[in-house]
Amino acid sequence: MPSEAVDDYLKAIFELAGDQGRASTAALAKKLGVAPASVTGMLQKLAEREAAPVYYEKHRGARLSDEGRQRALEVIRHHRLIELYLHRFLGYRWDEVHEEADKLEHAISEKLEDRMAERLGNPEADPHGHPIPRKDGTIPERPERVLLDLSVGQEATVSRVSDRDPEILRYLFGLRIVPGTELQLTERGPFDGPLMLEINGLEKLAAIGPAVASLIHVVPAGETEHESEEGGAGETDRRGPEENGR
Amino acid sequence: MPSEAVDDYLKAIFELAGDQGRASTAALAKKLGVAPASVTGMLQKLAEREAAPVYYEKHRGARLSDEGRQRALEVIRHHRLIELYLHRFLGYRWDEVHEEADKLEHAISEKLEDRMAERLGNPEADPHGHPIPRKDGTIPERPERVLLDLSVGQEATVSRVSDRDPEILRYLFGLRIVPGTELQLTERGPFDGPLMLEINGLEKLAAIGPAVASLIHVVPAGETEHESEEGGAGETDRRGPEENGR
DNA sequence: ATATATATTTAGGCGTACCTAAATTTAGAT
DNA sequence: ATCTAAATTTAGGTACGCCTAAATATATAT
Repeated sequence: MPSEAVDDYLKAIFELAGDQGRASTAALAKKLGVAPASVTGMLQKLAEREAAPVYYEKHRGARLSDEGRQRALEVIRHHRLIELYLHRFLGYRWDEVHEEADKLEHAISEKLEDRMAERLGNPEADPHGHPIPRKDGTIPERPERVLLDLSVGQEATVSRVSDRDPEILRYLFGLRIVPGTELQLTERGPFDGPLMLEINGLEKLAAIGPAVASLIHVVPAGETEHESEEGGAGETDRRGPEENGR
Repeated sequence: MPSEAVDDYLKAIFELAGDQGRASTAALAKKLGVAPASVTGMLQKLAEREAAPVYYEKHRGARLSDEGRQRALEVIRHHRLIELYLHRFLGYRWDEVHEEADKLEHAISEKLEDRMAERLGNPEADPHGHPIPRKDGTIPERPERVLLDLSVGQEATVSRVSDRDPEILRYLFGLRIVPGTELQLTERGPFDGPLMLEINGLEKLAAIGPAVASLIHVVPAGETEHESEEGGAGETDRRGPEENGR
């Protein structure tokens, strides 16, 4: 079993580069809050292990091996299940769950993972809409795109928002922009100007900047899911943080 | 914040010696599964810290300081709340909770501790009947004694059982000996012989050896609690593992 | 093509927490 | 009082994961 530090590296590589690309030393150092030299040292060690979780080439960053990808997905599954569990059953707001999950993701057993998933109805997304990897390593996919790329007039449903900054989460909750929210892009300011949005019909009208709009993912109206397995889930993860957002 | 290893030492000292007595190097080594030399080294370091959690004298073992006792109680509170939570809300059997709680006790925040306690109704005991230290550092007390010390004919209510060995827990559950069980000692075999018990009226008749009888604590009939604060709890922790024992 | 800035690696260290083996202290028995 | 067995401590290591400072490689701009 990899140490917590190793798990953190694998997760970071996955989040920076997916299962294909390379993550640079500098990006990893920043994300993990350690010195670049420490990252180099860790990557070198990891690449020399028995069943190496990463491929590593000097000056060209690291890429996950099959083993590494599998482990990263397991840790991410833990993280997101915990986030949703805290939100649904323990009254955590959606801007509070990340920190707690970061500690717990390393401590829970397979058994607890399974029990939580069961209680949650085998959900497909965490409170921010991020997909929860399945036990088999596949990831629920949705035909989503960045809100910023929507055309004027288009309607869409919010599928996920970035969870890195609690401030932004509180801001978005105030605007009622959460997974499941329906919105329409009514106008787009020139020169990277603000986006005007109609939220949940006419419940709310909002103008958001392009920086924020690039952190929100949506599924345009009309486009349906392709590859999803239903399983009593769907409802569960779609409910969003209405009660626990604040 | 002490490291996990340090927390484990403090907890072990408390469990071996309470908040008064000394825990010997050997006993700690055995309990923690490390070499005696490692214990010596750790105790020396801990005793030299700023706000030292232990007092330590060569060859005479370690005793908790106020700081150490406080921390030990917090970790034990975490542990027992987690045990009860897993049992009550996630379907864990009472012989499964200890292992999982040992990992989680280091990872949960104050906030999560509070939320779990709230959901559990501020319970006073874990699934095995062990008292859960309160946030103020006091411990719910009951006029309990070891089953082995009961006199023939006496009736009593099981208040707690040792949780160290899952085997024993499964055995006791089979006999319906759980916190809350009412029993009467009907006969005691000579020469440290077996104890004959009537369990929950006439539900069950059992003979148990003295070794096991020394691991069971009971509150004799008629004796009431002195110092306990009620708080919607009481019910919660008294329910015992009826459904989740097996 | 070369200078410069940026990214990365190497080298040398540090603290924690564990280990084994050898030395020492303590406590019990004669 | 002394011997002996058990408990404990000291000494010397290991592995991990982090650090800083210095050296080196890569990428960018002129």
